[in-house]
Amino acid sequence: MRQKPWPVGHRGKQDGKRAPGRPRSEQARQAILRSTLELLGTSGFAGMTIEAVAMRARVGKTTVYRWWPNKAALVADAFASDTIRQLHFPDTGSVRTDMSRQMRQLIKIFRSSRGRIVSAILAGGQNDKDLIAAFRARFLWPRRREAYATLRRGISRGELRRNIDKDLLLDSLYGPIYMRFLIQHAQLTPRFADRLCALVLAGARPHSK
Amino acid sequence: MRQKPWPVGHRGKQDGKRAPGRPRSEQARQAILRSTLELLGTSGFAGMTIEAVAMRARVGKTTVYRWWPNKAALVADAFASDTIRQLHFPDTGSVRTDMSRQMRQLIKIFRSSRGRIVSAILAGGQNDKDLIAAFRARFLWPRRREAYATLRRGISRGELRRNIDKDLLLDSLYGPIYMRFLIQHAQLTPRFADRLCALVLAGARPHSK
DNA sequence: TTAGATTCGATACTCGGCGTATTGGATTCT
DNA sequence: AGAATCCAATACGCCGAGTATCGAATCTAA
Repeated sequence: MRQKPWPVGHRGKQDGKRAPGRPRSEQARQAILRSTLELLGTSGFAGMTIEAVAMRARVGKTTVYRWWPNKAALVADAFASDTIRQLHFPDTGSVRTDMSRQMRQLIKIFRSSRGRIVSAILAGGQNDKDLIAAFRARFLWPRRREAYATLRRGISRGELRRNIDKDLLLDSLYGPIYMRFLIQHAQLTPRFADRLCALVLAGARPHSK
Repeated sequence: MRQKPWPVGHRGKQDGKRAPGRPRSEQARQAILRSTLELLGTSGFAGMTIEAVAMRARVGKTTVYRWWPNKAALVADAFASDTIRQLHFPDTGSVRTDMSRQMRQLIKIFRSSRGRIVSAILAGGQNDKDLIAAFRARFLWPRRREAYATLRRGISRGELRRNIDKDLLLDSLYGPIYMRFLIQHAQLTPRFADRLCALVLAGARPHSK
């Protein structure tokens, strides 16, 4: 997000020219991002320290601060670099099945070590607008765009009302998952995804006068 | 939560006896809790400092640490002492109206300065089990118990299925509010409460074969 | 080969907040 | 009076954020 611009001259490989000077170490960059994710998973946003990241990446603390202005920017970039490749929406011919399966995948991630990273970002984001904005841009919106398509298919098949508010519907499906994830007042299980899906989609059918 | 035990001898007013020594200053205690809430509202959990709390309460830093072992315990106690007196459930004869009105009240609080306190606690709670447990015990469960009664009335009136899972239903109603509150990806308006209520409760009616 | 530009890791530094220790004085008991 | 406990003030050690500086390494251009 707030990462410093790539140094002048390092214009990527499509341009043969390069500026003078020692080039940025790609190895160091990747090691820093990897260490950030690891420490974020074990210590959370508040517990993670830049010094520990540098130590684990076998890199000078200076090198971290040369490229990222502060902890939040580093975390946002690390999270973005880890773009979770799973979490795609299937197309089974049934909205209920499509959504339910994807929600099960999300719950699985929330319950894994990656969940710790997400909770660290959401927590840190309450005190850092850039961080929560990075979460939305890199995680929420890309998946939501896919979800819109899934819902549109459901509408065209007559499984959902034509005039349904897609954002309202998606918040109703995912909000409860985020709530249980963050407040931890009840179990977050695959079965919960199914029952949640059944309840909410029942209210979104056509002719449900 | 993890507050130190009240000093031996300060047994409350039901017992006339008191231990020797200067009694704890009730005025200082209240000033500390009040300052904590104020600073929490303006600076968040991470930005709030104990020194600032002591300064604003015109109290020595030592006095804070004498009674609360750390920042999280202080914040949890301050939040508990502020038990929000509004947020009761009406009884209008319609589940939809009862829930919608209460959800509007919650949204109003989330959008006020108190919302900042709640988000600070939920954020800090991701790194502190005691803090999130305090939130559940002092805020979530008391209101949820009232909500159960509201739902039971709806069941007996035939507005809801007899076998409805109350926790699932309540999470479906409140989860989206918490999600929008924390992720801030969409407006959190009273109108949202109404439409959310309509969608979810439609899926909870009887005979919705 | 040399000069200039830039990155690297290492180290030392300042700053601020957390939490502890100490001290002198105030308050309330026996 | 004397003991016990609280109070505010102050000083302190510790740790991590972020800055400054250094010599060595790596690249381009001439």
